This record gives sequence, structure tokens and C-alpha cells, in this order.
Amino acid sequence: MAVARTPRAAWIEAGLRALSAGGPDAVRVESLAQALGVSKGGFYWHFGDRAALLTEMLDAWESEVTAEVIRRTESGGGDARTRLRRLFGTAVEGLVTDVTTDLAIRDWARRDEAVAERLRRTDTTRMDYLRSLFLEAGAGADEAEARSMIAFSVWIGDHLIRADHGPHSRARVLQLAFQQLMR
Amino acid sequence: MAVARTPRAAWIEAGLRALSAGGPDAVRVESLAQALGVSKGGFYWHFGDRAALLTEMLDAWESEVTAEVIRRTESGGGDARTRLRRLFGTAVEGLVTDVTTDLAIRDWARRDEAVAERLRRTDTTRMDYLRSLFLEAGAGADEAEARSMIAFSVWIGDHLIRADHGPHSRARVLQLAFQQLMR
Amino acid sequence: MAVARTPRAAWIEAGLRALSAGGPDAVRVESLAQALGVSKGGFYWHFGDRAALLTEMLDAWESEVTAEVIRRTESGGGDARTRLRRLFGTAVEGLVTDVTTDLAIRDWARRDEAVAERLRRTDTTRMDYLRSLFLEAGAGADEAEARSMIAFSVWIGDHLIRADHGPHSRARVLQLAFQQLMR
Amino acid sequence: MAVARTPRAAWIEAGLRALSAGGPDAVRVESLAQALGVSKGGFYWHFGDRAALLTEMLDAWESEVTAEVIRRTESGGGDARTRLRRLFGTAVEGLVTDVTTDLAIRDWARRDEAVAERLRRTDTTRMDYLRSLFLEAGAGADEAEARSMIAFSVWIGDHLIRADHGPHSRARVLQLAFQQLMR
DNA sequence: CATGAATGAGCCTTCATTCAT
DNA sequence: AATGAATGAAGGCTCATTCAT
Repeated sequence: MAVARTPRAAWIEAGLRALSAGGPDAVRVESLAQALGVSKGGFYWHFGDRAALLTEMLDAWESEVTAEVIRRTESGGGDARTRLRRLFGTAVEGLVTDVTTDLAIRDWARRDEAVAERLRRTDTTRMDYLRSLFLEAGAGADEAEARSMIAFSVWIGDHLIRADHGPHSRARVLQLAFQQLMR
Repeated sequence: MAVARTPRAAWIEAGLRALSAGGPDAVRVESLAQALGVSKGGFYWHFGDRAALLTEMLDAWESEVTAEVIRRTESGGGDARTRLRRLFGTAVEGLVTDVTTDLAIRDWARRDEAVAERLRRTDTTRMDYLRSLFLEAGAGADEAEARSMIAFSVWIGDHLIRADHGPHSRARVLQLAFQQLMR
Repeated sequence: MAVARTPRAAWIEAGLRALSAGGPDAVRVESLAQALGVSKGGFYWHFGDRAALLTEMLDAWESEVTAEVIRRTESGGGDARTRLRRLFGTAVEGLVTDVTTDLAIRDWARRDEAVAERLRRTDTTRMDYLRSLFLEAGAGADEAEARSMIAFSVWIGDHLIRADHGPHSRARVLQLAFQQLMR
Repeated sequence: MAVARTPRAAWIEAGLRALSAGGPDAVRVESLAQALGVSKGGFYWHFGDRAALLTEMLDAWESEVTAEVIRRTESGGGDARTRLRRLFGTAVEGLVTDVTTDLAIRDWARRDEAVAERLRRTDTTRMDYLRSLFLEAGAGADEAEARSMIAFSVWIGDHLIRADHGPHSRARVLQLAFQQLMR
């Protein structure tokens, strides 16, 4: 059995890259093929149609941003505040996952209920994790909820809000915001 | 002299509605025409091409979300905390402007530098205003920056994050988050 | 209101011509457009999609081969035998309608139930008319049925059977067959 | 030497089945392969290209519908009327050969001259045989010709004409028609 | 101001064919 | 003898744009 010359995974990665850059409409079979240096016809060997690719892209994204983020934060142990700091740290450094993909999917979800459903699932998992950390760190129920929401919002907002912060760098603003959450 | 049967403004409004609902790609001459009950040929009487409409849509949005928000918050006076509360109140009630349009434009900005530039301008104006209120309310420079960022992020995040908050309603979570900012 | 430059009817006629020549698969938007000297995009101004054209082609054919054949045979009056002779005459001369279209539709019906249903309707109307003529000419029920079936079959078979009739011309064979029916 | 896993014959049979069901356009390498549970690449081991398969399908069909029909009718002997009755009997019972294949090839012949040529050859052989039986049964030249044509046409027409015969079943109508030929 | 009609580029999908293994 | 993978030519449909009226 020959090794796939252009494995499914390559199409999925190319698809996610295109999604980040230009939204779902930019995930065009033809451009992906071109990006991979393959002819577009070959795409249909791996996927039934464009929709199938889109679905697998979402599968890949979903399992990465939930399981992977949690695994990374938990690895190394420490108390809740330590892990929160670790989580915020990777967020600031942008190592968690490609926020751009997250944003593209969030936008897509506004127009496609199936995507919205997935996003709800994924966001709930992430919020559950954040909330559990704040609670473990000693926050009350309301405060944990509010802080989780703020943390998540700020992580996204940082990439969404284009304001010129003057003397403050973007990273510094994000750090300041997270510090408020740890007080 | 006949009155314009389908004035420019009608196309622009229809365009903004389409943008909110489906992103820039959904702003199709054909669907707008259909929505307006006109034939798409008529579009070209008002606009040179699709790009011209897009530009004017952005013009309309920009002047509305900066001047209008500030005017509304300032009207009625009061000290900085009062005005912040008024601003957050209208945000919670969703009266400021259509957040959906804001989100669509934010997404669009990721793919189009001209849009990004406009968004930077608009966001800077809005952040400047927020910061000035927090400073006037007595916050230090860093804190004012962080709180402005958080306020803006949470306003947007509320519509972007799809998590199930369990016993908390979305509005309640947003209110809790804003309360943290006023402590 | 400008006159259609390439009216619907032109597409339908071109479609029927293509159908006769190459079956339903040969009814390609692109070739029709080329045959009409138009660009294929224009097709979609007149028809929602290819299926819509196919449907209208069948509509046109159906109303032509039933109403028109009967009108022609009845015009000029005479007793039943006279009208049968007139019907057979036009059949031999191939004036009734394009048998080729009939054949193509018959073949198509074997693969498409919707077409089969239409064909059943059309054939029943034609057989009803033939039977009524034979009955009026004095045949018994069974004989009228058999002769109607034979007449219809021979009309079609003449164009379907490719045998070399040796000294007999095709037209002569058809004539001989019809004569047997009038004995 | 390994036994052919999917012998040529299997492809030919699958091809004829597809032809009957959907016409020549339905004879697609891919669907045949799928029907045979093989990958389509294997097709090209047996046949140079799709055209080669089509040719061999026609070869198979031709030798079957001429030699086989005659052999069956002749076997068992009897005078001409007896053999005609036997021929019609098998026709009514649909045992002669798959009429559907016959119809598909007839339709195909309208678009492809090479197929038309083969069909002419085959039909001539069959008409020759029918004519010889009618002549042997005592019919004159013209009558034998007409009756042969009618018999052949009705056999085909029975499967081609979709009329609703009301109280008469299709088989009954066919039987009635053949009875007329034996008077 | 606007319509009816048409153009043409771009995208998705299908399918015969090829080729290395 | 056959498979997995890929190519490339069609062909269907959408949509921005144009143009005569």
C-alpha cells in the first residue's frame, strides 16, 4: 500500500489555514489544491465533497482546542492559581492554538447553525474548565462566572479589537487585564 | 424631477443587513436587489460597482458607532461613573448599535486591510472614550487601560462566546462582568 | 419591454433537437448555447436550471403530439376509415411529428419515472384515439385493441427496426402493414 | 498462472446490465468497477479503453440474439406455423432475450453509426428468419414481409408503448396482435 | 431610474484515463 | 491482476458586470 501522496491531513490543514485567512468561503477546493501543488480533481479521492472537508476541519479544530489546551495547562501540576497563570501565560504567548481559526469559526457560526452547535459545545467545555479553576482558587459562584467570561472575552477581544493602545503594547494590555482577574 | 425610487440609503441599509447576516460575501448585488424589490441592473445607477457600495456601507457604520454612542452616553450628563453606568446599561440592553454588524466588520477586517484600517480608527476612538471615562472616574493609567479593554472585550465576547452558562443567563453574566469593572 | 433576444422557445426547440439526436444527456446547456450563438450564462435568465428546461421540453412535446395529431386527422372530416387512412397517410409521410423525438423520449422514460408517467399519459391518449377510430369503423373490442396496438407499434417500429427489407422499400413495408390493418 | 479474478466476461455482463438500465452513458468504468467490487484501475488490464468494452458488449449481444433465438425456435421441429407459434410464445413470455437490452441498443444506434450498422445486420438476420417462416407457412411475398414487420414491431412496441390498455392486460394485447398475424 | 437580457469568469463535481507500486 | 492516488477535461450553476431600451 503506497503512502498517500497528499494525505487527508494535508487537505485539512490547508483548509484550516484558508479558513483562518478568509473565512469559510475561502476554503475553495481549487485554491487548496494549488496550495498543495496538486490538481483539484485529486481532492475527491479523499473527500466526498467540499462539505465533508469542512466537517473534518471542524472535527480537527474542536478536539485540538479543548483536549489539548486542558492537557497542556494541567501538565506540570500546581494549585489552581498556578494553573490559571499557566493558562493565561500560554494565551498571552499565543501558544494555545491559533486564535485566528477560533475567530473565523466564531464568525462562521453566526451563519451556520451546525457550526454554532459545535461552537456552543466547545465553548461550554472551555468555560467549564475556566470556571472550575476559578472556583478551586476560592472565588464565589458569581465571581467565578464573571471572571471566566472576562478571561475568555479578553483572550478573544485581544485579537478582535483593533484599537491603538498608545504607549501600551497589545501584550501588555492583555497582561494587565489578566492581572485584574487574579487579584 | 422624480424622487429617487430606491435611494442610495436603501441599498446601504440592505447591504449592512446582509453583512450582519452573512458577512461581506453575502452582500450580493442580486440579493440586495431582490430584497429591495428592484432589478439588479438598477444598482449600477447608484454605485459604480460593488466595491463602492461596500465603502459607503463602512462610512455609514463608522459615523454611527462612534459619534452616536458618545452623544447618547454624554446626553444627560452626570459624573464619570454615572456615564460609565449609562454606557454599560445601553450595552447590556443592546441599544448602542447592532453588535452583529460590528462582529461582521471585525471578521471582515481580518481579510481586508482597508477594512482593518477603518476598524482601527473606529476602535481607537471608542477605546479613547472609554479610557477617558475610567481616568475621570479615578483609575490609574494601567488600570484604566485594562478596564477599557475588558469592557470592550466583554461587550463583544458576550455575542461571540457560545458557552452554556448553566444557571446564569447571558445578560446576568454580562452584568456581573461589568460590576467587577466598577468596583 | 424589449423582445427577448433568444426567447425561451428557442432554447426549448434546441433542446428537443439535441434530445432527438443524442438523448437527454446530450441536452447540455453549453451546447445549446453554442447552437444558439449565445453564452451559456444567459440560459439561466430563462430557466432556473437544466431540469426546468427538460420539463418544458416535455410539456411542448406532449401538447404537440396529442392535440395536434388529432386536430390534423379530424380536420377535413369523413368517416372513420377515411380518417384512419388520413392518419396512416400522414404517418407514412412522417408529417405527424418527429418520430425521432418520440423515440428519444421513449428511451428516456425507461430510466426516469417522471418521464415514464408523462409518456403513459400521452400514449394512452393516442391509443384512445386510435381505438375510437377502429371501433367507429366497425371492429370488435378485441380487434380494435389489437389493431390499435399494431398500428402504433408499426409506426414506431418502422423507425426502430433497421432490417434491410431487400426489394421492399421501408415506406412500402409500412404501407403493406397498414393495409393489413384496414382489411 | 492465476485464474482471472474478474474475467473479461464479468465486465461485459456488468456493462450490458448498465446499458439496459441507463443507456450507453450509464456504462461508466467507475460504476461497473463498483458493481463488481473491484477498483476501476483494474478495468484497464482487460480493456484498452471504454470503447473496447462497448465493442465487446455489442459482440456478445449480437451473437446471442440471432443464433440463440433461431436455435431455440428450431429445436423441437414442427412445421412453420408450429415454429412461428413457438417463436411468438417465447416472445410473449419474454424468454427470447432481454428486450430491454435490445431497446437500449436501438436507441444507441440512433446516435452512433457503428452501432447502427451492427443493428442493421442483426435486424436483417432476424427479419430474414421471420420472413422465411411466414413464406414456408404459405404467405405471399408482400404478406410475409408485412407480417414479419408487424411481428417484430409488436414485440418491440409492447415494451415501448406505455398506453394504459384499460381492461386488457399488456400480455393479452400482445397475444391478440399475434393471433391476427396467424389468421 | 430602472428593466430585461446577456456575458464570462470562477467554482464544484464527475469521470475517463494514467501511473507507480 | 489490481489498487491507491492523481490528472485534466468537461459540464452545471452563480454572480458581478454591461448594455440597449
